[in-house]
Amino acid sequence: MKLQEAQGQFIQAWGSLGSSWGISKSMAQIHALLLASPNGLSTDDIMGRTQLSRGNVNTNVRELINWRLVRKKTVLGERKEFFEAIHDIYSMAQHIMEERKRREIEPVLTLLKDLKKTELEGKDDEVKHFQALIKDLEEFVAQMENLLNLASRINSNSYLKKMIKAIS
Amino acid sequence: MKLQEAQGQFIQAWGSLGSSWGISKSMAQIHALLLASPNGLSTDDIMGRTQLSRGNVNTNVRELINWRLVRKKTVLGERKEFFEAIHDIYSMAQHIMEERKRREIEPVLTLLKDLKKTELEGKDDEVKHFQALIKDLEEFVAQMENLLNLASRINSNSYLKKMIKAIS
DNA sequence: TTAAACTTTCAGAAAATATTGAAAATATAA
DNA sequence: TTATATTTTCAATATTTTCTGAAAGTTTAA
Repeated sequence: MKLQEAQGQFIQAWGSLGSSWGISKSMAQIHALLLASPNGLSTDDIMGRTQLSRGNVNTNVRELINWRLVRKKTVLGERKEFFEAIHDIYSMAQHIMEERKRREIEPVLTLLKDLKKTELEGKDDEVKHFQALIKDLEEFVAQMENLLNLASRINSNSYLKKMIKAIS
Repeated sequence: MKLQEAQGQFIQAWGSLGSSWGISKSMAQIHALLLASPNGLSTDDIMGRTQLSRGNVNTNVRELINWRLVRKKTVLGERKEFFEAIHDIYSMAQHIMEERKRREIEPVLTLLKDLKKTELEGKDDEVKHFQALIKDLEEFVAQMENLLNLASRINSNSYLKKMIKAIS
């Protein structure tokens, strides 16, 4: 199989995965292409390989930069900008988690904190149940944060890696 | 604040959270309502509280049952069906993870495995880079699976809970 | 300066996705 | 049975999201 064909399959698969996790297909495809490319690509390179419009590529590359998954790269003697993915999978995952936490989890957490402070009028058992739910959710998020901190250290620590495997 | 109002805020917030993670807003809202309800609700109850159509509620409740986040419940002397959420947050999270893994991660993993087996034609360094990417992604997924196994045991094991916190 | 190369923006088009609601199917009580 | 209650289905519609492409903006080389 030609490398390009294999890369194409990967790009498509990564695109659908993105879609079903609320990330635009184009963004995920561009990310996949850059992950698969050792040397950074220009906007036109990306347009060529993904068949996406210039506007789409421009917008989504900048979004990938916001997410810290991609960096601009200047090449000596070239006027164009080139883009290169962060190739370390653990850093990549960490940036995705952080960004999603910031954008999507934090607002809910804020609401939960507010609701916890509020005096609620209603049937006693229903109020109790709702307050327990809020407490459980907050605890759960806190626990997941601990776990994510752990995850981000795993890569650089093979002792931790083995320990996780042992107790799993 | 009235309990109903607080629940309403929670339902809305849970709905947007779902949306941005690729879960239909209706499904997430219904789930939120059921989480907040100690005793199981009928289709009409859910329609009333969420302002969604009968068809929508029916489809999404059944989808929630597929995801094992909700159970049917029959009430003595009632002809209607009632629906109750699984209220244990850790079980809930585990079911969500498992389902998403099965639906969305597995297909990508299958592709990665296939690509790993395939002989690739192309520039040597580009082929090497791509193969390294595939290997890294597979390892990463395996590691995350270990971590999820761990997560699902945390709830029932406060020793683990403390240990995670200690090393985080 | 000027011109060419390159990047950004954004209104409108297209595509993807979710939702409605009424009819059909099914289940239950009388 | 038959009537009534309840659930399910799905074509049509609405909504949300994404994408395009051309024009405007910016940068750089000469």
